[in-house]
Order: sequence, then C-alpha cells, then structure tokens
Amino acid sequence: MALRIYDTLRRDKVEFTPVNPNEVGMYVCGMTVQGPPHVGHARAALSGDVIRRFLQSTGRRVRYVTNFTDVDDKIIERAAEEGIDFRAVAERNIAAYFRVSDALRIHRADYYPRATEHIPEILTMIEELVASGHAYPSNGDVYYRVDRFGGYGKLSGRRLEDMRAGARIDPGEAKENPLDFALWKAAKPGEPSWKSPWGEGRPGWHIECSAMSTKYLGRTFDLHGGGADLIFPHHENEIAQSEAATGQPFVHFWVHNGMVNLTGEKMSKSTQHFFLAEEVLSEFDPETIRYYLLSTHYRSPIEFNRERLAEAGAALRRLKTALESEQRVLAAAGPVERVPSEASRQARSAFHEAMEDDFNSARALGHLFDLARDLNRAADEGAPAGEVTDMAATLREMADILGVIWEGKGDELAFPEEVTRLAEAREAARKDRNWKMADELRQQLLDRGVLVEDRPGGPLLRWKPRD
RNA sequence: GGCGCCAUAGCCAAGUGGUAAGGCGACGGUCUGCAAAACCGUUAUUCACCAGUUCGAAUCUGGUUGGCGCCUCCA
Repeated sequence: MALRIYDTLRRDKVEFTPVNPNEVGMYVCGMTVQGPPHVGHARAALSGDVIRRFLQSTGRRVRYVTNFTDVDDKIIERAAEEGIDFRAVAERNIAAYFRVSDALRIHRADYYPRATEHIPEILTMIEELVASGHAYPSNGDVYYRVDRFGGYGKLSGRRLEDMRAGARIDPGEAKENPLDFALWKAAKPGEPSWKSPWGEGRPGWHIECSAMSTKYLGRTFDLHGGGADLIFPHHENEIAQSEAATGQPFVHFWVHNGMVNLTGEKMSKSTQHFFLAEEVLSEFDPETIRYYLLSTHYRSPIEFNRERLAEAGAALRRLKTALESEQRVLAAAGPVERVPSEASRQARSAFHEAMEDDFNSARALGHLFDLARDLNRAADEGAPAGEVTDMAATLREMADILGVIWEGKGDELAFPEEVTRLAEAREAARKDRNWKMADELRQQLLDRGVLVEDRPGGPLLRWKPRD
C-alpha cells in the first residue's frame, strides 16, 4: 500500500509522491491574530500536526510552516478600541495560540512567518504581478485581475460568470471587475503602513501566504492545509497569485479539515465561551480534547460539546488502563526483552494501512483499542511477559504517532499526605475485615477526588478524572 | 440562485462493489468482602426513503426527504 491523500483540487484521493524525495514541504494556514484561538484553530493545527507526525513516522523529512497574519482590518480596529498598538494585539493572540498548541502537544513548526516581517517579499511578488499584467494599481491600492488568470475558480469549483451575480463593490474601491481582490491596500490616516511603489499601505489578506510559502518551501510544494472555509476565497486567491507570479504549479495536495460545530448546545454566551480553546482547556484534559478531535476523520465536520468530550475521556482511559496491565506483569516478572507478538504485528500493519488512507486517524484509533484488548487479555491469561511488553510498546508507538495517551504526567503519583494516611487506614480496616470502616474511608478518599482500586498487588490510588 | 458535503445501533464513529471496525452507554457472566479495572457474552439480518445497474450495493446511478458548509471576515 502506498500513501494516498485526498486533494481538494482534484476532488479525489491520489497517491502521494513528493516534489523533492528528501523533504516534504508543508504549509498550514495559521490564524489571523485578531482574537484568541478557538477550537476550530486548534483542529486545523492538530490535523496538520498528525499529518506531519505520520509522514515523519514513515521516515520522511518534513519542512513545516505555519503563518500568522498579524495585520488586518480587525486587528487594527481592535487596537484602536483599546488604544494600543496593533502589534500588541497580534502579540497577545500569538502567545495564546502557542499556549493552546503546546497544551495539545502540537509540535512546533519549523517556521512561523508573519506578514509584517515579509513586506519586501510581498512587494516583490505584487510587482511581478503588476509587471505581467495580472494586477493593476488603482488609487494607491493594487488589485489582482481575476480575468487574467485562466485557472481562477479551479479549487473551489466556481466559474467567474456564476460569481459575478453576487459580487459587490465597496464604496471607494476602484476595481475593474467586482471580483478582483486587493493585493495591497492604501493606508488610511493613522493606520499602520509600509512604503511601496504605490504609496503607503499594507498587504491584502491573501498575498502574504503566497509570498511566504514560496519563500520557505519553494515555488511548488507538497501539502497546503487549512480549514475548509479557506477554500474560497483565500486558497483560490493564493493559487491565482502564486501561479501567475511563478508560472509553476503552486501546490500538489490541498488538504482541508472540516469545520468544528457547536451543536447540541444552544448558542449562548456560555457556549461561545466554550468555543474558545483556552476555555475548553480549562474544563477538560488537553489529552482528551486531542483524542476527541482525532476520533473523527479530519475532513469530516465534528460536533463539539461536553457530552462528546466526556465520552472521549472514558475511551481514552481504557487505553491508558491497558498500559497499566503491562506494569502489573512487569512488576511480577522483572525486566524482560521484547518478544514480537502476532497481535502487535497485526495492529501495527492495520494502523499503518488506516493512516496511509488519507490519514484516517479514526480508523487507526480503532486498532489501538483492538491491541489494548489483546494486551489486557495476554496479561490476564499469563502470556509471556516479553510479549506483553511488546504489545504495550507497540501500543505506545502507535499512540505517539497520533500524539494520544500521555503517560507520566507526574500528577498521578503525587498525593497529599492526608490521602496516603486515609488509604493506609483503609488497608488496615480491610485487614481486620472491617468492611464498613473500609468503605467509609473509601468514600472519604473519593470526597478528596481520589479513587481506590483494590488490585492483586495492593490498592491503587488514582485521581478521579475531571471529565 | 451557484458550488459542495453529509444521512450507518440508544449516542459517537469507521467502512466507496463481496456480505456491518472501534468507542461510550446498557444488560448478563467471571473475578472481588463490596466495588473498580480487566476479560467473556448480548446490544444494526441492516446502513434516511424510492427506483435502477450488478451474480452481488451501506458502498455505483437517478430521484425524494432531511441536515450542513461555502459563495462577505472566518481554521
């Protein structure tokens, strides 16, 4: 089997062959930092992260770029409202983005280019487009001449004639065609601006992605990702800009993730709040959120609400518990060598096949559960410790590709002295067969958020899961 | 109006021609002082509906109904 990826442009899964066999180039649209990141941003970043992790797990090197659009109307508006510099607004939201992406263990990109740091590259590209007739200056703005690019509409499946009807022109815009879009916007008084051949101004929304992706990944690169809502106009315009400027195909595979919907709960102040990534992070384990987001294929829309998240937490716990089976076996058997097991071999192969089929993490997760069951059973039935270890190791390897099952977070074992004392008292009561007292102490522990499981090797304490 | 997507068990979710993964939940059993966890078993003869193609369809085609996204800023 070979890796097949669904390409939005071709509307089909196509076998992946890299532009450069030594390194895969990948660009994922980050956010316009006009506000704090929401769950949708998290999903886009996470989808890209898993694609990257899987590619790397197959031995491919990946050059990964995620941008920040750090100047736009809303950022400027926001800054004016608060009476601060627009950079402060951008900086604040970029910091929040990193808090969220780090919490979800999204690997850092190789580059995080920002629009304001690439004005020269942007100006160069616009000048090329003007020189070739693909763009034209008008009253200090520069517009892209949509008619001039034959492929316009190919990504989103639109035809210029169809779009014309709904188009409108804002007052003050001097466009030849209502569908032309701004590459450069003349600055209004008081707005942040940069010098250009057409006067003081700032870049339009789409041009920076064309300029920056080309700078870091070349004129043609492998994968370009982002939310499905970016297909039009953002990505359509990127294609128009880049291919007109370079004369080369822009991107081999367009990978778009589905939207996150907030259904099941009525739209209200609190649900809107819940949509903010950091709000959700304050309520659920990041591990659970990550697992949940990956339990649906990345291209499908996903509903986001507390019930689903709670279920995800329960499912994830099952996986983590399976890993504890190994510890139980190892505690009895001592250190052992890995002995390849049939269960591992099968799981690994099925997992790989699922991921090669357009990064089907949902299907791949199913194989994690299959292996978890095999592992539990092997441990229960007293299978050779070497095989049990092999299964656990395989489970970890697969989980690491998806970035789920976080072990050793350090908080599992740290219990206040009071808790330890209660647990000891309960053990003493159990030895005396004073079940009433033992159960009472168990309840007291639970009141402090600690669960007790009486296992063969002694009681196991664990924090009651939050979700 | 234009472009596109989706309808699979109580809930979530895989499955794109060969006879329905996985998870949550529920029920029964083993184990346990009791639990928990784990394991075993049960929980869709059927994939919104109607036609059609085929030896064979959840999977392909046409239609119907019901959701949804984009077409303006959106991950």
